Amino acid sequence: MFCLFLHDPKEKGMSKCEQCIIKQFNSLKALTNDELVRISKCKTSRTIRKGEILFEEGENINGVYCVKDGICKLSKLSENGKDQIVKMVVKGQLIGQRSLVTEESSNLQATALNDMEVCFIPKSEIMADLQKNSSFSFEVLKEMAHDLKEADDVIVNMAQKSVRQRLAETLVYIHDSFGVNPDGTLSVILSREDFANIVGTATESAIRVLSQFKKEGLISTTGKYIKIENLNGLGRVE
Amino acid sequence: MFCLFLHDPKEKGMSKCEQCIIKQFNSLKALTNDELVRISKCKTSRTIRKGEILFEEGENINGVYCVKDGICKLSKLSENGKDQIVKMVVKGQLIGQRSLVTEESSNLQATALNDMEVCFIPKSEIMADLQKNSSFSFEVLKEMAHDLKEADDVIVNMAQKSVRQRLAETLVYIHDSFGVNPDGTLSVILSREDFANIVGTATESAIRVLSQFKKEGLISTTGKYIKIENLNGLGRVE
DNA sequence: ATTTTAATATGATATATGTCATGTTTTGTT
DNA sequence: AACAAAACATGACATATATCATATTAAAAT
Repeated sequence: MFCLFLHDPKEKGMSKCEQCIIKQFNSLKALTNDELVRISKCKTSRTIRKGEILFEEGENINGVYCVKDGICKLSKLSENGKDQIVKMVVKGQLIGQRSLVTEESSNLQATALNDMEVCFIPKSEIMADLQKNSSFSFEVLKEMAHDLKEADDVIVNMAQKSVRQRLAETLVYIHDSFGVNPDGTLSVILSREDFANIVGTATESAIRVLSQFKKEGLISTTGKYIKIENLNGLGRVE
Repeated sequence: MFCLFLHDPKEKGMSKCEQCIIKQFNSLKALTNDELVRISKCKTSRTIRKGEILFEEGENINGVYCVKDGICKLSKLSENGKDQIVKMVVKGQLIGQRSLVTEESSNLQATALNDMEVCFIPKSEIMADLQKNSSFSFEVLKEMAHDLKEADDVIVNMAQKSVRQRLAETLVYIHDSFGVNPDGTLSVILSREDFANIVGTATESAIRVLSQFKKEGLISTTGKYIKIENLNGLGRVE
């Protein structure tokens, strides 16, 4: 497929995919060098500020995003007006594979939780690889299978556990999956509203439960910075 | 890969994959005739009685099941001892693709909701096709992408909607996806406990809400048979 | 620096849902 | 047919969580 995008080598972040370290963390690693060179010529880089929307629910994203830096949330608007956060995506991960495969518009909205650097690979360019390069499509398949398992787990938690348990598990999940800053605080910074939208509860409830955790010595907080003081304790929350 | 399974042509249900109509409804339709002939020689047929377990959570299923007849539920045991139903699988669908891809044991349990006829295709036989035949793997990818979208929707519903709404939507979903008997009753017969385990509520609550729906004229019931009397009304339940 | 706005916090109360108890009906078994 | 065992149904009550109100604090804007 012929590349329609002009690329200015001076454009910020216009580095080469084949030399990019980020791809090691996602299914793009399964592409051949030739494929990467071709994609590199076509991709565009983009900076998204904290709070900005990468794409909206129902939008045709027409490609995949590779997150070079930063974190974003994938959420879906419920009929009651609340945004349910379904997944968080960090540096190294891809966004938009599902829509690529199904040829549908996105079922989720992506919003930056802090400043992000992303590369956009147009569908026209990567679709052929997905259909020809079977080790690439197998990698995508593996990631999707992993996401599906995680989604199943979330369903069970939503259905069977209390807000307190879900929030405790969310904190542990963020700790284990996204790590901590040098001072021990969680590296992913979320508002109380975000926590509520992950757990599926009212913002006031999320605030209350976090205050309880603080009183119980399970966590400590300094503004939005949260430090887990008792990881095992959080895991045992009933 | 050499087939280790003996096959007795007299064995019940030992029909040929390449002639089987069922495959049209799932990703096996993307296999070539040669591939189907090879798989057919290796597959085994099995009858599962209502209530029997096809495989358990944590079990290595080592292959995929193709549902020739009947319906089963895929569920996951929560720590509180309740079984959360994550998905229902009917005639024509495959079970076990996810575990095939990830090489993990199953994260779900499969239990027959009525008598079933299934074919089992061993992993050793189909794995190579998944890696070589890209149109097959693309079909599996599409199914997985679809499941993932549905799972996202379930998460949002679980998090943001009332038991009443979730149960109403479940009834509509079963109606639309699995159809009705000649007399208009839902073709999928579930116990009140199953409904509770789909919706993620107590069995008593599911019973109560169904009774309410009945009083409100949204449904009518004769034992386990449920007939939707007002489909639009169910959709408008608050 | 000051003002405005948004985020966090907490109390009071309403409501949905869970739990326990108990009775009835249906289904399966001898 | 008689019995046992599930499944279904419904009441009474407990509890978790939502909602509304109102401070307080932190962040952004001028």
